[in-house]
Amino acid sequence: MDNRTMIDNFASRVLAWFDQHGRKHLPWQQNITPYGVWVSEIMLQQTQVSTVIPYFQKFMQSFPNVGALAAASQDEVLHHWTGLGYYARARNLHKAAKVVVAELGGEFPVEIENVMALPGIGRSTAGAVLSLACGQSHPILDGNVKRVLARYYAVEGWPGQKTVENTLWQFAAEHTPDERCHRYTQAMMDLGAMICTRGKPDCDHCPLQQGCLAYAQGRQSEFPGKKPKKTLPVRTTTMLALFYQRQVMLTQRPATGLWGGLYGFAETTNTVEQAADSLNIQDYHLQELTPFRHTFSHFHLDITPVLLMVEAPMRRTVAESQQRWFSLDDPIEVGLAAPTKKIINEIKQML
DNA sequence: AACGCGGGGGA
DNA sequence: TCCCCAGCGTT
Repeated sequence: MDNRTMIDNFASRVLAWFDQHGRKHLPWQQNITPYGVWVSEIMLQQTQVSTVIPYFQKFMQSFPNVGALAAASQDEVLHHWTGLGYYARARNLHKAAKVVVAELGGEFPVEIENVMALPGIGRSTAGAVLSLACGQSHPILDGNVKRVLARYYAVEGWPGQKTVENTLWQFAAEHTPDERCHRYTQAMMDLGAMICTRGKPDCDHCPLQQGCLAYAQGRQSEFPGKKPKKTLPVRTTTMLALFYQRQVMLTQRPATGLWGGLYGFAETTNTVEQAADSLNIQDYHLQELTPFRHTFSHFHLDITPVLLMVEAPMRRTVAESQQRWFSLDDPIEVGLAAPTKKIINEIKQML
C-alpha cells in the first residue's frame, strides 16, 4: 500500500480551493448517476466542457439510462455525436451499454477492473466515474491533471511517452485522498481547466503556487513537454453531392476507421465525369461548391465538393446498398462528419 | 497553422 | 509493450 496521510497538504489546498471556486453546477453534477457521469466523461475525453454541455443534455434526454442507450440504433447514437468528433467514442459507449445490459443486469459495475473492461473506458475514465459517482478513491490522469502535475513537479518530457505518463500517474495516486475524493477529482479537473491553463496559467490564484516547481523556476510554459511535431501530409478528395428533388445521397461508411459508421458523400480521386460514370449517372448538371481544408490529427484533407444534380435516381448495385437519399427539408437523423454537414449547409443556402 | 486531448488495437 | 490512429475547438 502507501503511506500517504488521509488528506495530504497538496490535497487539502486543492479541496479548499474547490470549496470556494470549483464548478458545482455542471449538468452531470446534478442528480448524479454512474451512467450520467460515464456519458459526460466519454464526451469530455477529447472535448471541452462548453462544447459538451448541449450534446450531453440532448443525449441524456434521448437516452436517459443505460437501457435506453443499449436499445438505441447505432445511427441514432452517432446522430447525437454529430460534430463532436472521435466517433469511436460513441460506438464504444453504445457497445459498452449493451454489455452492461446483457451481461451485468443493467447495473453499471462498481469494481474498477470491471469498469475498465468496458469498451472506451481506461484507467482515468474508470477512476473518474467511480470517484465522481460512487465516492470511491481512485486517481485520474486526464489532460488537465497531467498539466497541473507536470508543472507542479516540473516533469520533463512529453506525457505521451510511457515513462513520463507513469511518473504522472504516481504523483496522481500519491495525492488522491481517501476522503472527499469526489470533490478532489472534480477539483483537479477544474484547476487544470480554470487556473493551470495551457496558455496563460493564473498562478496568482492557484492554491498550488507554493510548492510548484514550474512556478518557482518561471518555466510554466515548458510543462507539460510538447509532443514531437511532424508536418502533416495533405490528401485530396472530391466529394460528390448527388442531388435529386431536394434530396442528397449519402452512403454509410464502414464501421471502423475514419468516420466509422457515419454517413457521407460519395468520394472520388478521379474526375467527376469518371465518378459519375461509375455511379451509373447518365444526365446531370454540375455545380462547383466551395473547396475547403479539413484537418485530422494525421493529415490535412483538401476537399473539393461538387453538386451533382441528377436527372433521375440511379439504380443501385448491391455494393452500393448503403446508399440512402435524405431530404434537405427534414432533419438528417444519422451521424454526419463535420465536412459533410458543412457541405449540406452550403447546399441548403443555395436552395 | 499549431496544439491538445483518452483509449483501442495492431506491430 | 510500444506505437500509431483519430476530429474537433481553441489559440
